[in-house]
Amino acid sequence: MTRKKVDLTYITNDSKRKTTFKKRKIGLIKKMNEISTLCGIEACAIIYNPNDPQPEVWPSDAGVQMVLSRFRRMSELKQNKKMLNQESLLKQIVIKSQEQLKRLRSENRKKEMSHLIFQYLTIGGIFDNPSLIDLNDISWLIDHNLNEIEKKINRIQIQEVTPMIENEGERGFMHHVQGLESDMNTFQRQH
Amino acid sequence: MTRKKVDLTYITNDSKRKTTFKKRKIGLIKKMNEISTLCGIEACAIIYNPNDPQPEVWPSDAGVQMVLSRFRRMSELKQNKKMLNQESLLKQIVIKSQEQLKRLRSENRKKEMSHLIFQYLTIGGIFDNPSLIDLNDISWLIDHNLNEIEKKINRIQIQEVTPMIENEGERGFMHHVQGLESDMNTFQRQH
DNA sequence: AACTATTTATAAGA
DNA sequence: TTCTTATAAATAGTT
Repeated sequence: MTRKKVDLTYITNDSKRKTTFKKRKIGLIKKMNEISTLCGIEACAIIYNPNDPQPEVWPSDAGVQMVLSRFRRMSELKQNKKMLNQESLLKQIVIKSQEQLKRLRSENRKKEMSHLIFQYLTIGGIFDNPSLIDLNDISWLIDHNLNEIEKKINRIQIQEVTPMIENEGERGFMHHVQGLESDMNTFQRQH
Repeated sequence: MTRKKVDLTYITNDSKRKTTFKKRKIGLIKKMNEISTLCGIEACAIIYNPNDPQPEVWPSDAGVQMVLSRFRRMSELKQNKKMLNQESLLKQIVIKSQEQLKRLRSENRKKEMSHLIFQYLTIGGIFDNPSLIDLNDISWLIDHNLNEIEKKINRIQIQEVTPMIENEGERGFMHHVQGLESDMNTFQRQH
């Protein structure tokens, strides 16, 4: 029979503590049930037993998961004002990576074509996988290169008008290639 | 004064339900405190109030987070036998994406070089960003291409030994290029 | 918010 | 362990 008010300190006696735990756990879960029934609210409890890695969970595992996800969502909302939690951070990384991948794939496609054309025109490389390329793409590439050439020519023509140019050799293509060679030399010097 | 045993059904009267909730919530949290003090255990409770998006949480937010992380970890362990949870799935996607990125970057580098050399050798393209390339890489690329050529030559030499070849034209480079042209035609027909 | 009659929970004993 | 029971604790209804 309960003689004295409970002394609210850790019960050192093992068996006493164990029985108290058992009883109070039942009471607690009962109370949980009651409050959520009477008041129509969501609640959950997780009670660890040091002798059991599996915690006591109320209502069901699924029910706890539901409340938890709600709690986490709200918790995240609070946190997100300051920093991204790991999960959304990971999501961001995934999205960025995938965007980057997309960009690289597109770049790769163009370079693949240049590569193939280069092989074809210079050392007679092999069109091993023609399925990779599309004539429209090749057309685009050629147009693009023509555009680049046009731009370069324009630049050269502008240079011709300016007075401070040292090397005033022939005009057009060979002049252009010479310019490139000097670029190449600069590049080698840099390394 | 308590007259009758509580009827364990939802309290429809709003103010009654509200006061009952208030009282019982205090009782519940008190009991929580007691069991964890007396028995030295970890426990947590989350109680939602429909009138407040912020749930009542015990012990502290941080305490709940700790118990939750423990619960989640265990829960995940259980789930992971069947399937990966979202977080580890995301991690996997990140790792895969990054590996793929690495591969694409390396490919891109090679193709970049081919592209630049192609421009240089054929239409006098522009070495706009020499910083992107490295002479060692160019050396590697040339070696690689020479290797490809060698392989092709070997293949052609083997073909010459077999009797069923239709086009027995000149040997060496031009023959090789002709073969490529017919490849190209095949490719165009496919589109 | 405070009170209190009564129910409910539970510590200790059987 | 489970059951019992005296008493502490919680709380429904009231003020």
